[in-house]
This record gives sequence, structure tokens and C-alpha cells, in this order.
Amino acid sequence: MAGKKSIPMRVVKEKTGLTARQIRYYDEVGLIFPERTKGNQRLFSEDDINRMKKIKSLLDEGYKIEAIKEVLNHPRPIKGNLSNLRTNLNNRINKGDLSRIYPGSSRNLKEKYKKTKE
DNA sequence: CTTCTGACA
DNA sequence: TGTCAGAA
Repeated sequence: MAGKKSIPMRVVKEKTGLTARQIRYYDEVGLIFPERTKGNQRLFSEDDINRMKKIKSLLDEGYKIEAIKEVLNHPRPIKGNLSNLRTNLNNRINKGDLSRIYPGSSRNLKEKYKKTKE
């Protein structure tokens, strides 16, 4: 029911716009868990594709791998209102979530803000 | 030809 | 992160 498809690396690269390096790295750090073929070739699902796009966005915003790992692996850190829980189950990530975990998570953000004359 | 792992100027 | 080597 969940659509257990198996997309090859070549398609993933085109759909995500990432390089094979990036994709393998995400797998290395444990951001994604693609299936493996007999020849050790990675097989991704559409869900993985969306996740990689998400990871790319977060990385672009300045979040570090460690922070992204936490959020992607903790879909329900909530323990109170069901309303908020529903939002989290929707698979969407908020900056607030990361900020709560890593209040000082600013990498290239400073550079972006100060670089306004070019 | 494409992908995989491991390592590095 | 890119890129090379060697193997599959």
C-alpha cells in the first residue's frame, strides 16, 4: 500500500538534483535508508526522493547534518496537544523544531544576511 | 555504461 | 564536495 517502488540512483539524481556523492553521503550518515539490490545497488522509493529534497533544503538553509538527522528520525517529539501532533505527522519540518534542538545552528546564515550588496 | 566503496591532493 | 581507482 505504501508503494514500495525501487528507483535507481540515476533517476534519483535527476529528480532531486543532487549528485551521487550527496545521496551516498546522506545514506552514510543515516539520513536515508534505501534498499539494496543483489549487486549492492541502491534502490530508492518516492518517499526517499521527497526526503532527500527536504534534506537539501535544510542544508541550504544552514542546518547541519546532525540537526537534520534528529528531526527526520524524530517525527513525534510532541507529547501534549494532538493538534500539534497532527502537524508533525504531516511530514513537514519547521525551523522551530530545529531551533529547539540546536538554538545556535547558524552556518552560512550569517553570510547570507551580511552579503546584501551583490 | 552506471554504480559502489574507500580514500585523498 | 569533487574526483580517482578498482571492482561489480
